[in-house]
Amino acid sequence: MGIRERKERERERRRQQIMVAAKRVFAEKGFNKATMEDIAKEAELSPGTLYLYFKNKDELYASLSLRILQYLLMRLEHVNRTTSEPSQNRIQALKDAMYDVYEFDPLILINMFHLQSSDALKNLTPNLLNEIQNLSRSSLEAMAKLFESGVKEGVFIDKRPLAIADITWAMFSGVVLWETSKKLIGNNDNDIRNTLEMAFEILARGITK
Amino acid sequence: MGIRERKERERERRRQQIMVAAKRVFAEKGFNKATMEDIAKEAELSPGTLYLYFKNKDELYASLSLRILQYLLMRLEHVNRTTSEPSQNRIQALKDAMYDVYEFDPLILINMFHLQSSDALKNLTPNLLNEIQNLSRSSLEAMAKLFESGVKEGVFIDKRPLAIADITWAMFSGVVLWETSKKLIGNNDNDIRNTLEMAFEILARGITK
Amino acid sequence: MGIRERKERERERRRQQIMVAAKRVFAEKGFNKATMEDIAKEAELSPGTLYLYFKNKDELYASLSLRILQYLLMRLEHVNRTTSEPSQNRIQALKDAMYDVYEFDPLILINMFHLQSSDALKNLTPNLLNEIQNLSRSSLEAMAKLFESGVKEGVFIDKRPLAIADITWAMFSGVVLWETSKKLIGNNDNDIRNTLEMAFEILARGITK
Amino acid sequence: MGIRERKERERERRRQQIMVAAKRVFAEKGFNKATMEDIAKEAELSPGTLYLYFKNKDELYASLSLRILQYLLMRLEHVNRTTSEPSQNRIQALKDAMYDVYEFDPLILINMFHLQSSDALKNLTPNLLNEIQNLSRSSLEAMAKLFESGVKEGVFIDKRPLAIADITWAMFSGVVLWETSKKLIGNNDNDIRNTLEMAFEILARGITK
DNA sequence: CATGAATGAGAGTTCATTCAT
DNA sequence: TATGAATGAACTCTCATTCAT
Repeated sequence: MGIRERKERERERRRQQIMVAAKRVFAEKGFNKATMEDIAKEAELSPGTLYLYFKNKDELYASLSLRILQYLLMRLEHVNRTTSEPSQNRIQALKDAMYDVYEFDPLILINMFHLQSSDALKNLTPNLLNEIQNLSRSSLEAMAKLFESGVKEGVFIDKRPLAIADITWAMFSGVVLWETSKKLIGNNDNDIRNTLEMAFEILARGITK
Repeated sequence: MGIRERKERERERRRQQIMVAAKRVFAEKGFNKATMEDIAKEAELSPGTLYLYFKNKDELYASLSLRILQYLLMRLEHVNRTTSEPSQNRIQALKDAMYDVYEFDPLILINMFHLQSSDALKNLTPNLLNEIQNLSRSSLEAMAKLFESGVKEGVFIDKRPLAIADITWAMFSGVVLWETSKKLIGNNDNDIRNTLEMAFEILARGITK
Repeated sequence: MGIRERKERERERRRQQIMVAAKRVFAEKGFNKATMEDIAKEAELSPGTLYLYFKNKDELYASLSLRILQYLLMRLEHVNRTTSEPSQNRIQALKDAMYDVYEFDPLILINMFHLQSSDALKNLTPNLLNEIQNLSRSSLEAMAKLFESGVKEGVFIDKRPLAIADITWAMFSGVVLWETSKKLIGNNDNDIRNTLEMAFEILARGITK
Repeated sequence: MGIRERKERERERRRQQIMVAAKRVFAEKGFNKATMEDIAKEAELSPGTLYLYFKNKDELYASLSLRILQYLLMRLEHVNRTTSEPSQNRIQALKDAMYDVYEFDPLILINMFHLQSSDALKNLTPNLLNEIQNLSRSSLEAMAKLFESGVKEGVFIDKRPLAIADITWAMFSGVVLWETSKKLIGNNDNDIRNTLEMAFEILARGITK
């Protein structure tokens, strides 16, 4: 009934509230130095409450990734549905999608890249880990689909679309991390937008026959 | 006198001994879960001794990066000295160099990518931070140099060589991290060697007119 | 509401409970050898809990002084209010007050004398340091007030009352420390009560014309 | 033979060198925060060497007191030998002696007052503890002797000279500690010289019939 | 569902002391 | 005698997590 749904909705809203707070705190202090109490304060809740919505700190951390992965997948599927040939257009659309994902929440995106191959990954609920894996795979597949027709038609080089997707994703994450790193260190003369633009230009040329 | 040099050498050896142990422990447990006592045990030393050679845990962690950055720079300069035109050859040599760096010590390399844009970066001795920055910059410049003549001669697309270097470096780190991540998660059907090969192929095509 | 007041009261009670435990442990082992864990055990709490009520060990230590300084000030003000001329009576009353302070808690009193001119003083919250300074000053001033009329009337020697107060306080702390020291060393034939009595007798004679 | 004496002299010189360094470091950092390595550096020796001359940190600390106690005793005996009646003169001479002791080395003197009734006292070699006790007792007795004739002749009040000595010593230490404390806290408007002068004036009046 | 005081294991780090050279 | 690298026990303090209210 409606009452249950309302409860559900409220519960989800609370979760979001906590995740928003967590994101801010993680971004400001980094994962290790951020304490659950910090997050609780930021969310204007008590530490204990956090544990009603997230099993532990690692899960809270990982949950942040989930949201952006969902957004990524949605965005890629949208590109798949709406963008048609020629394949060059699709690469343009892909680039825009990736940049949208970056802009959707840079902090969370970087969090997610950090999560990959980190300690936290091992301590997750199998459930949560599965969700992340599935979303990742689906996203990669959606990306691969974008390259597929181009490969078939001989417009793109003759490689497995999924492999091209891997490289695209790697390049994207590499650019985001490296530019962020440069910003942190101080060489902030260059911005992500431009570098990403150029990276995709090279990618497009590189996979086009 | 010889006595002083010997001491110096022994001190350096100890440092290496600790770093080797640290690398193993960090790799096994991750930075946070690895304790100084773990590392001390692995190095067959007492916890206190570690602090005679490294100011604190962060510095020890960061020092690991230093070694591989030095190797990277050395390798790139070697390529610059020995590899001549045509420019395509240089990209091949660059690829080999990068893969060498990866193989030199995959764990440390990944550590280093993690260090970039992480908490630890802020707690370093200015001294150490400087060294890291300088090595990074020098490496990027060395890489840029490899592209320079190709750009001048019109073999490569008309972009700033340093920007191309940035993208190359981003792609490299992206591929290493993403493939490692896939391995961790379980989709270990693909290996880094191949992905890197393909990434460089695309890069080469992408920057060649 | 009452609920908040009750919380406040309970919090205060906890603080007291910790301070009582700390006093015992400090007295038994001395400041340095006493560990926070010792104190926690004595208070039947966990070490972490101590830090919910006191910022650190130094603050806990200093807080002990606060209580006795408050008692001292209260006692001196009471003397000021209730004891009238002749001035000799006031010295008697002062002596009784000081001895009361000593008996109120000898261990804490000695702690306090040790705190003065010790390392700990520099690490305190400005807040706490201020409170200590203010209480000290107020106490000295209250003491000075006791001598004031006597000086004005020419019964006492013509010195600044605050200077007389300083000497009185110095004499008091000197006697307490020195007698304690003798007790520790083993010459415990003499007791503080008698020495203090005699010291005040000499003081009274000394400042009376 | 002379050779042995020379060795002895050299050994003593080394001890002094260490004690001078220790005094400085203790004064600057306080007993707890001063490390043996600090002291070793100040003395331009290695930490290990310190242990060839002092059993441990506590003994080194306590040894500082020994020197000033020796000076005190010497100074008091000199007063006894050279200063004759009337008894008022003797008090003047005593005051000068005490102030000399203070000026001989304020830092060490304060160290010594702190040592009294502190943790360190319990961890000393019986030997060293004995020396300290003996010197203290002798000094008190020498002081008592100064009052003795005055008491006998009826110039001074009818109290045990040793008790008067106790009070004098207590007053002296109290003034030094309290004025130092005020200096540390910041109310350094008053200096020790004046306060001591006044304290002795009151004492003299107080014990004179 | 929410609280937040309490927990307590465990971390990083220090430093008095030792001992092979 | 002097060294100083190494020790390792012990410290203070933190913080993810729990649970009585």
